[in-house]
Amino acid sequence: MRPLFHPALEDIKPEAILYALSDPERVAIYAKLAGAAGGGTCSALADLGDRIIPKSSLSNHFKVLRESGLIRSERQGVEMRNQTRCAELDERFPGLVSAILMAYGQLAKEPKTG
Amino acid sequence: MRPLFHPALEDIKPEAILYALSDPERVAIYAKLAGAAGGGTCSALADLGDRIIPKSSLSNHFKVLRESGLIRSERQGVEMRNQTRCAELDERFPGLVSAILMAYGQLAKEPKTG
DNA sequence: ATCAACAGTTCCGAATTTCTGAACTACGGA
DNA sequence: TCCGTAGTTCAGAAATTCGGAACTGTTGAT
Repeated sequence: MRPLFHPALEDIKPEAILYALSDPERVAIYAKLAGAAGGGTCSALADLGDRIIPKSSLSNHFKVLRESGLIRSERQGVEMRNQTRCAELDERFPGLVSAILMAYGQLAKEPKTG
Repeated sequence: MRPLFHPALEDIKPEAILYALSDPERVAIYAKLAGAAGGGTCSALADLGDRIIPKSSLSNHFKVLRESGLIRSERQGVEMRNQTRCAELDERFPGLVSAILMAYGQLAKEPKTG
């Protein structure tokens, strides 16, 4: 297995962040991760309520999040601990990630249309 | 020609905004538009300095920006006036667009790597 | 040491999306 | 009406995404 790539803080690009968070499934994963204390594993985040994300898709979502700089993943025994890099990121792009999460959060507050 | 579609404010989705602004060419277009006073035309924004965006690609970029809710386009004689919907948008998703533009602006301030 | 179970990754083909040259539509002026 | 300009639509090649199946790496049991 290839070692996992994490960009250095200064190499993180806004387009990668926006792209990663332009997928609601990835946002759902990221938001759960941001809420979870100890760092979530892949399989713990696969269930979206209305659908269970296939393993390979899930792995790809984590890769996109990781390589965009949004999360850090490290192997811990048989599983993978994933945690957000939000403190770092907020230093580099102040307010960006939180504004995005707020925007998605906004949707949840509104009455469903459709 | 089909009439141009503009989503109502309440139908604007964060994923569409993020997706639209995850492309540096579109961000460059949007940023110029945000800076321009009277609303820019397509052809006035085609030149990116290092590359001239082909007409059809440009038209598609404007379509993505328009249908995500970022801009409003209206025909004025032979050309198209495009203007940002930033005031409206900021009401719906406070701070989102400005945080994104700030993040991209951040890059410009840093010494180029590569 | 060998085996089984499990977490996650990689591979690869199908489906979808993006890109852009060429053809087309719409408007205004002569 | 015919021409020029601004932008849209079409179509097919190229690139990307999705997800099942096979694989890798780790732990624990025998």
